[in-house]
Amino acid sequence: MLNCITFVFIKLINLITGIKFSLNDSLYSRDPQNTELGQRILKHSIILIDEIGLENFTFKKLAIEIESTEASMYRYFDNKHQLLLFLTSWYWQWVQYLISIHTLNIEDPERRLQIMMKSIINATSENALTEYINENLLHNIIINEGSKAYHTHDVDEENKHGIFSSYKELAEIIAQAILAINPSFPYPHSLASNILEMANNQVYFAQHLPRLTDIKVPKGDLSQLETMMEFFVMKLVKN
Amino acid sequence: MLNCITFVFIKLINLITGIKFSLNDSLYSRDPQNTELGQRILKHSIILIDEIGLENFTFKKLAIEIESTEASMYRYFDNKHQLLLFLTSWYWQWVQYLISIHTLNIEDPERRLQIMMKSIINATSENALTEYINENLLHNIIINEGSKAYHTHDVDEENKHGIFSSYKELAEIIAQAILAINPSFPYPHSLASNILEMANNQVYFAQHLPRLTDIKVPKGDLSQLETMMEFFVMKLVKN
DNA sequence: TTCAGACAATAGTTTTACTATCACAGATAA
DNA sequence: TTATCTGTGATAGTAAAACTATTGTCTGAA
Repeated sequence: MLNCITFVFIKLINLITGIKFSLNDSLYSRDPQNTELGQRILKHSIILIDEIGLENFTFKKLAIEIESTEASMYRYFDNKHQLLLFLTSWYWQWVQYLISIHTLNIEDPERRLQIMMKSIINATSENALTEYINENLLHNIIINEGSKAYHTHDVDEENKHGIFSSYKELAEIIAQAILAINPSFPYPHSLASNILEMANNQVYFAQHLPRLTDIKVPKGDLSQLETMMEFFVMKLVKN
Repeated sequence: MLNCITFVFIKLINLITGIKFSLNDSLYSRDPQNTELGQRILKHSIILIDEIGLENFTFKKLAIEIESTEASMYRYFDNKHQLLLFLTSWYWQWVQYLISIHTLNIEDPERRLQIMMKSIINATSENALTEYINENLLHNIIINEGSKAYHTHDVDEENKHGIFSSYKELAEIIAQAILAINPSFPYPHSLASNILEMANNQVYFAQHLPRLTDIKVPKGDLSQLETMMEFFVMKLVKN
């Protein structure tokens, strides 16, 4: 009950202030959240990448889509990889935000981890935080292209600049939740990162390579994934 | 003892015949295993991708490296994505071959699964199968770039052509090994694919994003990963 | 000897990725 | 009021990557 009230309260604050995540400087050339064109770049890049895939996506096509120019895109992002880094970073910060709301006033450690996993798996926007980011499309992009963000020749350099901190922070939160259930669990970080990877991978497999999974995602219904993830994680963590 | 003899026997056969995996037609334009230039393309593309990363790799650079021309590269592969598909497919067929050798005459289901995981994790070439493929470098490429093979906009189309069958077959073998230990395990395929993904991911994390894992890979020593994977999988599978 | 077929080399075109420069509108200062 | 400064977007390029059409050469069978 209290939880529900707090939830509504936070939602109200968001609606009034208009949530804007503060992201690492290295994730953009000019912060796209601050200008109208920047927001249109975010909005339509998400739509376009979801539609044609990251490989086929170019700044030229994006510029045509939003009736601007290629060079203007480069004012905000050095290249499309930086744009992907921005989107993934925004996404994981958003998931972290969802988790923080959903676990408010939940005391039971086991229940907390369950809710975290549900938040990661569904990552649905009850009501949109921003006009310019479609969280559900962005979730698709993370499922399809997310791993490309850190599978790059410059990982170490990018990591030095804190590019992946929102992902690592989220992993740390999950790791702590695991330890809260079982303080002697020997691999909290590996399990945390595996939860994040597995949640997205298994959806991708169900959609495209069904022989690699046992779950189905009928019409986007992720309940089978929820059940499976809980089975895996709880069997591992609980003594 | 018998195992050891069979092992040596198989090795001898390999040395005499010179193992050549038969790969799906859609994985190349012209089979690179059949010509001298094709083999040089395989050899040096592995070296070059490992060195500069897939994004920076181009057919032009490869052509310069092997003192041939760009157009000649296109005779063998339509584009670099097809080359990656070829290399990953070859790799997983090779791992399947390693597993089949290492599990010969092993009866105990638990021991069989253990050996499979060790084979996947280490994937070392005791002695090279082919002159033109450096299996250890190829293993690095799979760790760094492997997931890009199937994270593409054309997955469904490529999957129809059987491009990913060697990966899916390997997953099936692991799934059967899981069921052999515990026939009532509810998610054998999801666990199998997760073993394959996790094994490579955790190495990558240990090397580049250490806060996402609890293991270390000192000087390429993968024993900590072996211990962890066995802990995870056996705790899940055994009743 | 010549002719077909397999293969590689040459020389392009198109597209992508990126950059240098220009134009303009609104805010500020003399 | 006018000069100028700053933030923004538009124009017009270049360089490299991705891909292709055509030509040249070598080999082995008739």
